[in-house]
Formats: sequence, structure tokens, C-alpha cells
Amino acid sequence: MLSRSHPKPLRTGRPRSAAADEAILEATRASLVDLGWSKLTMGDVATRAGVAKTTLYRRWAGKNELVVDAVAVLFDELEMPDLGSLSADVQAVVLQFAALLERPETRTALMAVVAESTRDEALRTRIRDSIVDRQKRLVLQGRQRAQERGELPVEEDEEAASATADLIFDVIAGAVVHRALVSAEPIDADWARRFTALLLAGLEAAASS
Amino acid sequence: MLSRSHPKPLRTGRPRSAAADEAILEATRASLVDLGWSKLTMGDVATRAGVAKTTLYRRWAGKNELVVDAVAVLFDELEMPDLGSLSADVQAVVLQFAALLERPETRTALMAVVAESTRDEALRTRIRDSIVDRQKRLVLQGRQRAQERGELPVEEDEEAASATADLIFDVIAGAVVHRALVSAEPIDADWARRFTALLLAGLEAAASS
Amino acid sequence: MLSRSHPKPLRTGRPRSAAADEAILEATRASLVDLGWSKLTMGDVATRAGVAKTTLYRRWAGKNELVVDAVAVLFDELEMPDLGSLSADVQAVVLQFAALLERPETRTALMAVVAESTRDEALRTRIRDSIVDRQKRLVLQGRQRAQERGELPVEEDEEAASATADLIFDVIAGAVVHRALVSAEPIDADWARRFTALLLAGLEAAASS
Amino acid sequence: MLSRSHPKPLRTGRPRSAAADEAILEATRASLVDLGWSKLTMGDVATRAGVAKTTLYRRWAGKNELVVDAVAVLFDELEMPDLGSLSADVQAVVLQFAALLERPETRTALMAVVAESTRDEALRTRIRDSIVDRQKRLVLQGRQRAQERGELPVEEDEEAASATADLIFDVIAGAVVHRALVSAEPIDADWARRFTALLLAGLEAAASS
DNA sequence: ATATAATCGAGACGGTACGTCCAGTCTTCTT
DNA sequence: AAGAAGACTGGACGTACCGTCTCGATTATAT
Repeated sequence: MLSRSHPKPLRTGRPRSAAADEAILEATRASLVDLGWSKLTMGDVATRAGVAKTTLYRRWAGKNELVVDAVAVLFDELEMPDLGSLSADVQAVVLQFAALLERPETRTALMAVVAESTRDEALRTRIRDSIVDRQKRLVLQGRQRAQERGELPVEEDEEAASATADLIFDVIAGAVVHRALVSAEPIDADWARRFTALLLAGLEAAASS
Repeated sequence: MLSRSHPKPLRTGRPRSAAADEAILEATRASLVDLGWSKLTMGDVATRAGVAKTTLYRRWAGKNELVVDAVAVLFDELEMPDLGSLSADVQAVVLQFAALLERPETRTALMAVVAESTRDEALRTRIRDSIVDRQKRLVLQGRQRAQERGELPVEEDEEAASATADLIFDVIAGAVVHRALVSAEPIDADWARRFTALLLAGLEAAASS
Repeated sequence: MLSRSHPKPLRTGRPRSAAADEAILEATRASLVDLGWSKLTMGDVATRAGVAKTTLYRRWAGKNELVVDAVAVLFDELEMPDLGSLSADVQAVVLQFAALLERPETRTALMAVVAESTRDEALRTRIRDSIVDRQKRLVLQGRQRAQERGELPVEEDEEAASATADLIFDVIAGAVVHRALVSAEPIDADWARRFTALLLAGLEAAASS
Repeated sequence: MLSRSHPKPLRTGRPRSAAADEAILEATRASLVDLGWSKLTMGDVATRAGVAKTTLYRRWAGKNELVVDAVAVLFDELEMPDLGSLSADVQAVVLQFAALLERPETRTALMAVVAESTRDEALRTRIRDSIVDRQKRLVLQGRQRAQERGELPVEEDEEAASATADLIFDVIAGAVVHRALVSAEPIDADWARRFTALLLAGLEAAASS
């Protein structure tokens, strides 16, 4: 979002500390781990970051926005590996995602910002842009590889393909999150295998119909 | 002061008002609708219920516990209908669940208490007991009907059957919640149809393997 | 106010426990010692007395009334001794009074109820009846003895005599209380001697004028 | 962070509002008049002063400290006049003091904080510094004038002189307070005359002995 | 004996104020 | 202009007592 068309925005005065930004996000994650979402305070984050509260508010509108930004980057580490088969790839991603949800800073924060977003359209957009939509790439990437391997047919109807991708994304992300956070049961290799089997069999059958 | 085997714990003092309990839960739901989770205050609930704040704290440890109890009852209205086929039954339940998640009092509250529960074991237990586990009945009921109709084979390995039921529950609940609250896309009859097709095909294939 | 014209007030039902009254007053004094006036609570007094809060309120209108009654009895122990001279008698009473004001239950309570009484006419009356006026006897008794000994002339103008007694009472009680509680300086035999000298010299000169 | 001899404690951040201080003390006195000591609440004072409750607590530890400061200034208005004779001067001060004790903000507050101080050493010190000791100046001033006029001999023993001043202060302040607040009788010119006569005669006799 | 009635302990009730904490803003001086 | 520091308003928190009320259980007098 950095593409300003102005060659010089005519910035005067002391420039913002670039180091502060990362220090604040890091402090936010640390505070999340220690205190959890509801106990996290802006003052605490500022203190940990060695920064004044003013500086926080100059850069983020509030607690929600700050936490979304602090947490978003964690989801970028998810990678679709290439293990030779769609099944292996999906299982691996499921386990990666589960591992991410084990970490305390994601655990609380994800649900909390989602909860907040149900009443705040701007926040919902921010979450979708920063977190959700960016992970759909995994689904698309996995499908393309499977198609290259001949495991999946190349879909021609673009719209239907997109709808299916969305559906798969909701099923994978939803099931993993629900298992991890709501049912609060462990997600191990066995569960990943069984879940993947269910998903791929369903996909295959749906595709051949 | 002769200590008989005490069939009654000898309740003394003024008994708690039974009417207050229901008034409070009702007021909590109303406040949830108007203000949402994060803006809801104990004071507001007390005022709406025509009750003193102390009465709330005498019965619930805090906001989280109160909201779980207030919302739990809403989930009991979910019903597994008998529409003649497993597919139709599942689609109907998915749409019911989606409709429930449209309601503002469930929307915010559900995710918020789940988020809180990631740091609070007691709350997690309460949620599981009051909300989650009670809805697993729907899965079991659906399966039994399908087996009676001959749509699904009768599983003999009890443990495997239970694990499969859990998996299905996580997939259904997870996908619906994720679609509704995270992806924030509408859940209509078409989505329900496509999701159900995926699920049942997966189940069938998994069963015959 | 005890002059009921009814020979029998026709009291039926369970009579009030006589033991409770004394237990409550005793508990009040104990609580005063431990907690002081402002921290004393009705609930605490009830617990100490092994009595329900209801029982307190059935007998006293509130904290103020209860404390006045609990403390009043302590002032009755003041005695005007007969040591052979007015000066010795006055010094002895001053020291007795000072000793009474050293005790924690009187220290706090006396000033606190006086403070309350500045806004509460009924309480002011109760204090005057229960505590203040009853101690004026000491002044009258001392004067009479001094007159019998010939140390003081017999006053003929009754009204003037009464006004003088009031003045002396205010001077003695006021000076002792002020020294003990406001100046917070010790009242020892030397102070008592010097104060008495001042007072009696003033009296004598005033009488002979 | 090198600790130099710190001529300035290096005040950083927004300075405290000086205006708020006076507004709060004024509001405290107003609240005292309307509600009296025991009904006065910090919240009410804050509202009257147009200030947040936190601002009060940032500057005063509690109700007691606040009230002492609010009331202390009232006592500074007492003045020892110069009416040509010691007797006239004393009578005038007595009447001034009595008038001060008529005012509702002093009436309740004085006794209440004295009562509290019996359990709180810090408060006792604060009262002595802010109120009591500052009024001893009146005694010293009166004595000096009387000595200049030749009404009183110049005392040589400094210690004895100081003890006498303390005694006189306790007698005057004590008698006036006791008459006004405990006996709850009016202090008029006649009472002031009789009291002054008693006091000065006693003084004279004591001095000549 | 059996009402009738006031008392008792216990503890929940509607309220009010407490003192604390945090959000988000504002004001000062420093960089 | 941005920064650190910290005071500011405003509002919810959860607690503590207040004085009242409802209970079931006692304990008297009056029938």
C-alpha cells in the first residue's frame, strides 16, 4: 500500500522511527503471550516497546488494529510444501496450521479479533486483507500443483473453480480451528490423515459428478 | 446439632430469587444484541434486569460465565429434522446453524467467549459442557437415521465410530462458523448443497475404503 | 418516657433476648478497639456478638446510636473523689478523664459521634442525655463539697450559679479533650496541677469580684 | 541517569493543572456544606469540580486528607485584633472562633477529621501542621501585645512560657469547641466575657504566685 | 394442646460508594 | 514534526457495607 503517486509528499519535521514499528509489534506479541487478548493494554505494549503511548496511537487506531497487524505476519510463514502428492501436501499444511494455533499469541488473538470484527466492518476488512485472503494462496497453489501432477482435472468454469476454492478453504481452516480451539482436542498426524482422506475423497467424487 | 446423614444441606437464609436468574439471562441477550460483546457491561445488564450488580456477581464469576450461560440456551433450538435423506437432513441443519450465527447475540458472543477460553481452563470446560458437546447429539442422531435408512453402514468399531463423529462435527461446525464469521460470506441453500455433497461423498468414500 | 398508663403493655410473642443486648454492646466496644469508628461495620459487630444483623437493627436505628450506647457506660465510671481539698479533687478528676480518653474505644468514638451529631439533632440529644449531661454531676458535686469545706462561697443567684457550672464544665472537659485528642499531648500530673491552678485562681478571682 | 545534586527534579510530562487544585478544594467545601462529612463522596466532589475522580486520587490519598486541606485555609482567617486591652482582644478572638465553628463546613469537618486522626498518625500530623499549630500564633501574638502594654510580665523561663502558652491554647480552643459542638450552646458576647474573665484572672493569679 | 405472634440466625436483595484500572486525548519539554 | 513523559476525562471494574427483606425455626403468651 506504499505506492504514493506524489514524488515528494513534502514531509517535514522529525521522521518516524522505523525501528519503533517493529519493536511495537514485537512487544504486542510478547504481551499477548503473557497476558492474553483481554488483559493486554496499550500502556503495557508501549512500556515493553520502550515507546510512548502517543506513538502507538499515531500509527494505529486502537488495540484491535494493532493486534491484527502484530499477528498477521505469523500467518505468512505457512508454506505449501511439495511432497509429491496432494494428500501429503494437504496433511503437511494442516499440521503447520495446527502448530501455528498452538502458539499462545495466535491462539487468543485470532479468535478475539474475529469476535471484534463481527461488530466492526473496517476491522473485518482488515482481517480479511491481512490474514484470511492471504492464506487462500495455499489452496490455489495446492490445486495448481495437483493439476500439474494430473491428480485433479483442470477446471474450465472459472467461477465454479473459485467457489470450490473458497469452499475448500472454509472447510480446511474451519475444521482445524474448530478442532484446535473449540473442541480443544489435539491435532496429530492421524487426525490430519483422516481429515485429508475425507476432504480429498469428497473432492474427487464431486469433481467426477 | 445432631448430625444425621443430612439428606438436605439445610438451606437457611433467604432463598435466591428464581425469577432473577431468567431476567438476567434475558437482559444479557438483549444487551448483547444492542451493544455487542465488548461494549456489554455488567452494570448495564443489571439495570436492564432490574437487579443489583451484586446479584449478578453472587451468581456468576464474571462477564464470560454469564454470557456463556445466556447464549447456551440458544443452541438448544437446533433440531435434526427428518426429511427422508441424509443429504437433506444435513443441509437443513447447516442452514439452521447458519441462521443462528446470523443473530447478533450469538455472532459476537460465541467467538468472544471462545477467545477468552483459550486462556481459561474453567471457561473452556463450561463452554464445552454448555454448548459444544450438547450439539454433538445432532451428528449422532443424523448418523443413526441414515443407518436406519440404509444410507450408511453400521459401524462396528465403536472407537473408530466415535472418532469419525468427532471429525464430522469439527468439519461441519468449523466450516459453517468459518464461512459465516471469518470469511463473512453468506451461507445460502446453494452453499449448503455443495458443502453437503462434499462431506457425504467424502464420508462414503472413506467408509468403503 | 416510661410512664405508660397501661398496666400491661400486652406483649405477646417471643421476648427479646436480654443477653443479646449486652453481648452486642460488648462486641461494639471490641470492634471499636480493633477497627476504630470508621472501619466498624454493623456486620462485624453482629458476627462478634454471635447475632444476626436483623437483631441489631431491631434495637438500634444505626451505627451512631449503637456506638453512643456502647460508649456511654464508660463515662459513668468517672468519680469525684473526696481528697480533702477542691484542688486535689479537680486534679484527680482531670486525670481520670484523661485516662478514659486514652482508651481506644473512647478515643475514636467520642469525637466521631460528636461529629455526626453536628448534622443530626436526635443524635445530639442522645449524646447530651447519655454522656454529657450525666457528667455535669461531677461539677456540681465538687462545688458542693468545696462549699461545705468553706473553700467556695455559697452562691445565692441560682441562675448565675448554673451558668458558672456550665462554664466550668466546658472549660474542664474542653481543655482535657483538646489536649488529649487535638494537641495529642500527654496529660500528666504536672499538667493537671497547672491547669487546676489556673482554673481555681480564675474562679476565686471571679467570685470575689 | 547520573544523579547530580538535582537542583530540579527534571519534571517531564504534562504538568498538573494548578486550577484543578483550587477547584477541588472549593468543591470539597461546597459539598461539605450541602452534605456534611459522612455523606460527602469523592465522586460528588469530582463532579462539582468538573474533574475526574482519578485526578482527586492522584493528589490526595483519600477523603480525610482532602478535607483537612480544604478546611485548613478557613482557620487562617482568624486574626488577633488590637483593641487596646488583653481582655478585649481575647473576647474578640473567642467570638471569631465561635463564628467559624458556626459555619457548616467547619462544624462537621473539624471533629470528623480529628476523630479519624485518632487512628492515623499521618493524618494527625497533617492536622497539627495544617490547622492546630498555625493557630498557636494567636496566643503568642496576644501575649506579646499584652506584655508591650504592661498587662503581663515578661516571662524569662522560655520553657515555662511555652508550656503556659500551650495550656492557654488548649483551654481557649477546648472550651470554645466544647461549648459550640458538644454542649451545643450559643457562644455570645456574654459567655465570651465571662470566659475571658475566668481565664485572665487565673493567668494573673498564676503569674503572681 | 394449640393457636398466635414476635423473636431468632441466616443470607439474598437493591443500592451506593469505593478505589483501581485502562482507553484515548492533551500538554509540556526534548530531539 | 515526532518523540517520551505523564496528567487529563471518562467510564467500567469488582468489592464492601448499608439497611431491608424473606425464609424456616424458636419460644413465649393467650386461648
